[in-house]
Amino acid sequence: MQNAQILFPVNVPGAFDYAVPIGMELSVGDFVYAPIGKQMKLGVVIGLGTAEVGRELKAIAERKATRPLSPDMVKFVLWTAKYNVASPGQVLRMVIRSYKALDPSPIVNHYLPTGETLRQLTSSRRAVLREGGPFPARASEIASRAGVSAGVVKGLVKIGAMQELAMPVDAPFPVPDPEHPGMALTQGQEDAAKELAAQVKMGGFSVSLLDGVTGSGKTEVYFEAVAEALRQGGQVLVLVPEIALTQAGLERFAKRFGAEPAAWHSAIGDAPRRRVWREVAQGRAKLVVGARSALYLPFADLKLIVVDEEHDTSYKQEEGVIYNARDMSVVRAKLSGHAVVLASATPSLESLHNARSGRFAHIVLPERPGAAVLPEIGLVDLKETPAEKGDFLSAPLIDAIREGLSRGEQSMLYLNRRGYAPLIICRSCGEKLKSPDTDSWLVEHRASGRAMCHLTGFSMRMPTQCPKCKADDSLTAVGPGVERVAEEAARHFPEAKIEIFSSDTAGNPAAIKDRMDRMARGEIDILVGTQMVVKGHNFLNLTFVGVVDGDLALAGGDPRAGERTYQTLVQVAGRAGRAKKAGHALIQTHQPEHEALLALAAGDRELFIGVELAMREMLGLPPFGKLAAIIIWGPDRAKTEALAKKMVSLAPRTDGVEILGPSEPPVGRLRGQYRRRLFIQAESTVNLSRYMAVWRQKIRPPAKYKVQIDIDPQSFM
DNA sequence: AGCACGCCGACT
DNA sequence: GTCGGCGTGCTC
Repeated sequence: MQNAQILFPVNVPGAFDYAVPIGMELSVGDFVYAPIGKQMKLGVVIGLGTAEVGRELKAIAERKATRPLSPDMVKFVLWTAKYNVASPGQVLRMVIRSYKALDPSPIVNHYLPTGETLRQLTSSRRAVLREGGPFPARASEIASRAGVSAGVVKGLVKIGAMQELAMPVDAPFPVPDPEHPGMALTQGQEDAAKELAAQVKMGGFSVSLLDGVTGSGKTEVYFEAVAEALRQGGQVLVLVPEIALTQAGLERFAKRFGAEPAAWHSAIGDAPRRRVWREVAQGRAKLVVGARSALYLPFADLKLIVVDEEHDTSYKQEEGVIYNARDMSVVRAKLSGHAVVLASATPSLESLHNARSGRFAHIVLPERPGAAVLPEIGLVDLKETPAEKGDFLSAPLIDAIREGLSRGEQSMLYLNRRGYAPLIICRSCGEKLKSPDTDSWLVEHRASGRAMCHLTGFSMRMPTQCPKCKADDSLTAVGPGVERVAEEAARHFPEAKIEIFSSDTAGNPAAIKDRMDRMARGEIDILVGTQMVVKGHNFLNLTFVGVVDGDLALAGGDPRAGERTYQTLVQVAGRAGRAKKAGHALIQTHQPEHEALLALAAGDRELFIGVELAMREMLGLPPFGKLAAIIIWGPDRAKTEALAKKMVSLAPRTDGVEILGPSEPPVGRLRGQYRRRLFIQAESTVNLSRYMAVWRQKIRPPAKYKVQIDIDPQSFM
């Protein structure tokens, strides 16, 4: 009697055993329907066997006639679950985002002009014939293009001017052409491109770290690896940070490969989602550009994954199944035996360490083609040259902007804080305005006249009196946000065109592009922005970047703070004078002696990496040791604390594992829940996932209390 | 993820 | 006195 292990895309601890009916042929990866409880559910075969289970099993009802998941994909799902201490069903849920996508694309009528020349047509009919084609389209689509009703299209079929074709709703994606001429490469880029392409050509698992400063042509170089994989008839996945998934980004691919790639992100609509999923599963979508979740698409024949901006924190999924798409990409490539390219101007320390130790091939692109060099970076010691009282821009920053303006050049002020002021305080009673169910401060947004919580999205009209002591006009803005910095800049430079760029003001992708275009055309003199400005724009006339608060990311207990600061500042500084002139950057700081800032000012990346790696090694932090976190959530402060302490007391005793905490995270309350956090630091020889799984099983949190495990935590907020 | 079982407020 | 609210538990 044959049985099968079926994994359902639901949050249960593991797979269930079923009997395989006589005559049913099954393989690992097959989709099947099987009875579970009172319902019939779709699942995936993850194992087959003949061993007696010792109890009566229900039988599989039906094998679904659809392309099975590849056995590699099944392994990848299970591996993801095990490593991240999640249930495999929950991971499968990420793969099967839509059940309908498993069925073939529905067939509907499409319409195309026959080319028949007819006289005496109404204007509506002429419009339809003009707008129809060159490809067959749905009647409604042609009708809306022509500004008429769909009936007109069908009417034209009757008189033979249009033909009706039964076609799948999902149009196939255009096939990218690897031989489509791309941009000319410099010798250095050519060499790097050849090396990457050779890795792909050779086949088998490999990881390459493509390391090149802003403007070194990284994208063009990895395009050659993409081309090689396409030449072999395989599929390619390019992961990009969520924010980089713009029309402009997709157009770069279109330019190189003559066809726009299939795009994937979490907010994609239902119909396009099904289309991409189906075409990917059938192996017909050859080139997919997507955000992190695209890694869980069921590729039929994946040959290459590129992780662009591999250091970007948005690769970490922080909800549901907590995983890091960059790390999981390497796992997926290993399981399927293909190449991965990790690309970045500021690679993560983990990747640099892997490159240094020879686990990754390290391909360093020569600096920018042509004469341009990285901008000069200086530090402004705020202890010596503070800003005017109540202001945030010191004299050196203001002077630099003035100089730029006098030469007709652009400046950028960088501050990673949205809104007007990060804190609203009452001058008469000292009350700090907080979000109702959080400990986080409300941020004043003067442009919209509101007080907002950036964590929960809570927002209210900016009060005119203190909610506690009822004093009128006593609420004061404390600290700078981009709006306030822009206001200050406007005071200094009343004639300058100043714009704010943050997620509040950005708007939709089109509005973002518009603003970036205006910046590129020189229509903005001073751009004040949060980290949103940091992503890959080329501003020819930008020659100065002022970092308003270089200390921002240095504070707090985040062991990655130094790295983050360095990455951000390098990228921000890289905006300055990217093409023609060597621009300059100034960083305001209270800690000019901080190693990260000194290395930055010296323009010495190797020094920075060396210092930082040495510090990590000394502290046993990644990449030299392992790190995990446990977040305990609950509605009652004391009980949450008690549960956290109980977790600590239940921790399995093992050598090489140290438990830190419980501590209160920076935001102790979130969404009305109290939170406590533990950090688990382990030596590299410890199987930390298994340790965490064993530990997790020892406790059953009471109702409404949650224990969340985060392997390799990135966020310390 | 569903679906059922189970213990507390507004209805014929 | 019931109908039903959704909170918790189980599914091979």
